[in-house]
Amino acid sequence: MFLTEQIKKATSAAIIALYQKDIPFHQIQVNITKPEFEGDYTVVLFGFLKILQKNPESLGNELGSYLLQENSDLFVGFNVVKGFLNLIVKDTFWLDFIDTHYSDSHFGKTALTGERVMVEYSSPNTNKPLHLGHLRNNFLGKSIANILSFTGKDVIKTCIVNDRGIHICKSMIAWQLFANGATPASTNMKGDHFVGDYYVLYNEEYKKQVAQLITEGLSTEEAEKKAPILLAAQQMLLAWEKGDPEIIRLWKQMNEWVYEGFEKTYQMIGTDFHKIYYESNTYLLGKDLVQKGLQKNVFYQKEDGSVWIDLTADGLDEKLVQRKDGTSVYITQDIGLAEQKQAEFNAQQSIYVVGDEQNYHFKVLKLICEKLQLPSAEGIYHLSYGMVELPTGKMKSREGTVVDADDLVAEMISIAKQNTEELGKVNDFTEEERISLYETIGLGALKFFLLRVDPKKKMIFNPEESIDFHGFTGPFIQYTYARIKSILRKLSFSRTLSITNEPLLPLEKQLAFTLEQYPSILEEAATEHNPSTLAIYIYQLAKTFSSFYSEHSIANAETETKKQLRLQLAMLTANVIETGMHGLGIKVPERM
RNA sequence: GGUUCGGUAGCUCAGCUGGAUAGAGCAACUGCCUUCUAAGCAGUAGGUCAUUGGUUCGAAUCCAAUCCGGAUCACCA
Repeated sequence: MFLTEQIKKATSAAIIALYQKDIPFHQIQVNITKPEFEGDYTVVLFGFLKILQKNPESLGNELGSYLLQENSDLFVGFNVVKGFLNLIVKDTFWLDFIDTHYSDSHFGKTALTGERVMVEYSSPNTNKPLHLGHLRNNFLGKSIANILSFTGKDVIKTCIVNDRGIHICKSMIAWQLFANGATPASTNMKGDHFVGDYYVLYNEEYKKQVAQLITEGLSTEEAEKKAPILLAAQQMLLAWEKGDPEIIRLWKQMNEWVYEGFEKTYQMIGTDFHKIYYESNTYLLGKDLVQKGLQKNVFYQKEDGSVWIDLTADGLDEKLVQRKDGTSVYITQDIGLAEQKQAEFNAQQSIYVVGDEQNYHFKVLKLICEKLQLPSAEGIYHLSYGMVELPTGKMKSREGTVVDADDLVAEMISIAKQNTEELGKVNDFTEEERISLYETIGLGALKFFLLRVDPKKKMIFNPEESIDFHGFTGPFIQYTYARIKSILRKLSFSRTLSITNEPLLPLEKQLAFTLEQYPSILEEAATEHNPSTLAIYIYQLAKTFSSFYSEHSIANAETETKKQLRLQLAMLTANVIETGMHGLGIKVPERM
């Protein structure tokens, strides 16, 4: 049990014993004591004053005395300031805590609960390469999957590849028109970039044709509908749906190119899945559910044959679920896929890592699943994240104003290389070790940069200012880890002395205090689906260790016992940094 | 227009289930490498928590209104 929970429990018991009143657990507020006061944790008393008919001063003193008496193993003292009861935790509590966990590589993690969770993330389109926004998605998805597995969930990572539709046909038609048979191999390009270039070409040509049509007298609206290249792309989509062998062949070929490119990127950034779904296989799903919905009167049919659901009573709109030609739309496909995934994996929770532009979509998705009484409905959770924007505004693939994922990753690694070389601390590394280190640091900086921000908030990335390697960053934490590992390499450790009677210095205590919070932070990050909670915590821990490190020597500690205590603190800190960073999908180096 | 998310230091962000004098990092300025890695540590400076009103012992946090910005309300996905 976490310390704050213990304190709440003890407080609740004390109030029952002293005043015969049962205060609900969640109403007991326990905060970290502000540094300007003496104490570790603070019970806020204001809330109880009326119920208990006490003034803050006497309540605080009575409660404090009782807690001290009944929990003599936990508290060593207290003081009351206004309505705040500041409790001082015994050094032996912290020492016991360190002694129990210092070599426990599973510290903070929960044993398997038997609960299964699906995380769907990444989910790219196959007509263009990945950009910075996709990186945020990939890092968030991977991280939340890791964090959930730390808290005992059986996590299944999935991905739905958006491999069909008009946008793919746009790249295809442009390739037919302009490529002269060029391939990624013939142009020495990464496949996803190769295909993405034709998507851009399509849009350039489309714009030209629209402009031409307008000079010929068409209205903008008409011109945008009648541009020949658009008509050709639409023809192609129809041909694709009919299974035209020539078109299918081209489609497969271009997708192959893209997958080869994605594979490289995924490998580099550490994205992986248990199961990949392809929309070309799933886009017909959900049709039977439309029938089911009609039978249940959840849906209704209009005269033209299209099928709708009326969500106005739920504060939303009417929503189409099947076109008049009988084909299913996005939402219907998603419902069908949700059912298929449910049948396949039977998970209690299904998390969709998708941008906040689709908040409405997922609200509707969950609502429809509920109305259809599908078993998947309850577990649907949309992990919604904000867009990554440039100082100039939104990124747009079509207009080429995107920060390309591969370019950015390469740049980060190159900066890591430059910084590392300037410092010259790893000159004895082999070439292979160096490359691996640069990747660890460069990706660490990038991932931490994207994960330290609350997912639901949009964030701004300025390409003019490179991502920092100092301060509240991944490399700082990695560096702290490397310093600890360096100490542990030099100093042999054997647990020969008992540390449990050693008085703690303020920074030692602060470190133990921070470490003790790790399990509850993991749990919070998991339940809130928020990796930034973990990122902020690891940074605080690393910062606390750095202060401790510069203030107190481990090798030249005042006594042997002190040395051992500090070694144990260092070991536990390294362990928490390592697993915590792993929770963010970030590696830590032994040296840097 | 409806719905929804946001507005905190020059910049990027914490803090938001109400609690003590609102915190970090970057940028600026001062110190600290003969001692476990200075990608570090210690310090200075920087705030009308968008605005107004309300709720109360207490509001950055809750409520209402207003202003500003984003997203969304497709027979696209």
